[in-house]
Amino acid sequence: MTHASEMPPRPQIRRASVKDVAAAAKVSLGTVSNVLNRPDLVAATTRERVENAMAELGFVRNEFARSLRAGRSRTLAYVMLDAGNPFFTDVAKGIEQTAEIADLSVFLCNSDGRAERESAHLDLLSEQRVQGILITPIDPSAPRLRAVAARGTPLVFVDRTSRNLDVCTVAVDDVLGGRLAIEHLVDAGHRRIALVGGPLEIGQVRDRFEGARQAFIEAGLDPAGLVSIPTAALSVAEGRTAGERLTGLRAARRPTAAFCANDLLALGLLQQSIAVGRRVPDDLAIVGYDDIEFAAAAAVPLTSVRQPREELGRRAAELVLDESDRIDHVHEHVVFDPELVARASTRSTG
Amino acid sequence: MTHASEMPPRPQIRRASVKDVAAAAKVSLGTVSNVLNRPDLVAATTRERVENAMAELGFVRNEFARSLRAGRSRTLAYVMLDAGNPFFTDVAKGIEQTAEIADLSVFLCNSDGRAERESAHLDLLSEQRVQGILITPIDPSAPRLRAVAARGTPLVFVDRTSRNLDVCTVAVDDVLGGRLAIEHLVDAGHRRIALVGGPLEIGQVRDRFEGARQAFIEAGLDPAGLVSIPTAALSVAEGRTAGERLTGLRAARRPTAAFCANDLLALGLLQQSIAVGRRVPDDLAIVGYDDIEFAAAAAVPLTSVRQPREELGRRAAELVLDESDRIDHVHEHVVFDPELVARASTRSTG
DNA sequence: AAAGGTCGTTGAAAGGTTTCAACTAATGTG
DNA sequence: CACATTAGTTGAAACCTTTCAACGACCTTT
Repeated sequence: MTHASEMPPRPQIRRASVKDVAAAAKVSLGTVSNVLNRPDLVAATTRERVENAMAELGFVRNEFARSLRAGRSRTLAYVMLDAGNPFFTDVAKGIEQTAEIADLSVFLCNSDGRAERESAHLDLLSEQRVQGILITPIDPSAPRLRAVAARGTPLVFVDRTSRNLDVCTVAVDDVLGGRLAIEHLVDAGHRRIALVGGPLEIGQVRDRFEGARQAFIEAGLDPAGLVSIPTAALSVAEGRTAGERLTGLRAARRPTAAFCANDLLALGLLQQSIAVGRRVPDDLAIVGYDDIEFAAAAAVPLTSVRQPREELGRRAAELVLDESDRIDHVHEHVVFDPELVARASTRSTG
Repeated sequence: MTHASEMPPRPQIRRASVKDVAAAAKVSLGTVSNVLNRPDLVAATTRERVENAMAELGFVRNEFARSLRAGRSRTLAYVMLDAGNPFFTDVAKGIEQTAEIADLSVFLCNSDGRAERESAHLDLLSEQRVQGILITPIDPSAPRLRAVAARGTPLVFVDRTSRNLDVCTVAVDDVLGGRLAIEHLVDAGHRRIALVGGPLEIGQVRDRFEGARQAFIEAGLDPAGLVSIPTAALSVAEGRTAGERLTGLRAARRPTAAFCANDLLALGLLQQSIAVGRRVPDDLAIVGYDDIEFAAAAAVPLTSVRQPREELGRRAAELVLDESDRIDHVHEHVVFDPELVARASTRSTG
């Protein structure tokens, strides 16, 4: 199963420094530094001599010394809530776009929903003197987060808001998203709609369902028509479980449509529905949330509420840069509008 | 859409250093350092005084100075091929597990399939003096990669092998994976099987199809029964396109089963098949590859060849640590065995 | 020929941490 | 009481880069 090669062990050589390069090229330290940072100040022949020496010695600039001198690093960090959820990787993509323009690199961290991991990452990132931290926090009100901001690292909350005015936030209007979903279903004639999602401690879930309720009432319908199907998590497996609960309801009380708090739930519900022979959307219309790539690719393409994921990341990165660069930075709370993408899972005919 | 708070701008204070802490606690630099690194050497009362001073000043250890002194950092890096593919995020999870035990942090980078981004990341990581780089390279034979290894940074290839003996590699036996898929389909009675995937420049695709061919021939069948359906990429969209090509074939020549080079293709093919009313698996059995989470959650749960994704990451991280720690490190080429997971997409009855 | 510019190069200082040999004070031993 | 030991603490050096005032050499101008 494994096969060892016959290569000799890697020798533990000390890496060449500017000093070594200077000696080899017979110039001063300052000149080597100039070749690296302001090549136009250096005479062509000298520059060439230095560059040859660098190539010869395999010189690699030491970013620690550089950043130590500069007092800050050239990196941003994004602490993701769940690296396995396509939503967050798309947000990360947006962050990387902005960072690339500003010539910064992005340190991606995964808290994986565990508070102690989040905390460990924050400690480390503070010590690394990153230029700014973007985070989708587990709990936006945790004092831990305020502490980071207070100790001087620019911080931006992504996809979670907070009463806490000490930080910038970038989010999407979840109440509006819920309204869009329900208006769409009500327009299609649905009068009994399941709200699938949980736990309600999650701000997003609460807001989306709140919007749903508002829209339902404003349409002049009795809120009793909304059936809550709580779930323990926002996962595919929980979506299937929710489907089984729906199946268990008497036909007369069974909702004709479901609004799921995210696409993973919706995909699970869809799968379970097809498995028991329910037709989608004729027997059950389904609306998801996030519009991840797999939503469009589902067996029945999923209607979903799209969030501007990459834009969210881009804007968040811009804010963190503003905070780190401008002395007169003022915290902002950006809210984007979501958008409904109608697909087959709510249309009786393609 | 945005709302500015009335907070005063963040004052640009210089962060406290050990020197400031030493002054505040009326001890020497060395003592402060001892409190941080060897607290048992310090008298309890002194330690307390120093710790209070640190809390008071909001002292945060400067990782640059620390790493500069130490000559290396306390981080690993994983350069992912595609952060949007669940396969790679699972590998990353495995890497993080090992890193956590070794008390290192992991720098996740996304090359996104673009060579210039991969190259930029490698430059930066070398400059950061990361303790080791794990990478799923775009092209394992690129000289760029040998250069990194030659300049002294431990390097491990993940999920790609290479004749290049200068680096450790961790991979899964793709030929065996292909054999498993085809043996499963042949056992179920299939005699005309489509091989869906491409481009063939990708080593994995070639190996998987090579294994498929071997197994087919060893079963005593005519290789003409294998129908190649090349694709331009390993994506859901390409899977749908492949499905359309299948639909175009005359019934007599149409394969009764398809082996897809990865799950994204399989999901696309599945979706298209259902859309045109083909029953899966009765009219078309489908086998995917990777066994990503969405495979089990598909409308018809997908039979797939599972790779030990997290294990892959864990083993790779162990190898890179060995290379960075042990002077007598010897490069290894680890190959894992894949495993077939049979689900409804190849079983005529649940 | 002196004065003023330009161009290229230099050397020292700074940045924050860790390490380590050397030191002091206090305690124990004979 | 002198000496050895131990426990705590100290201060300087080292890690590598960047910056910047200063310098030398050469050229142009008056």
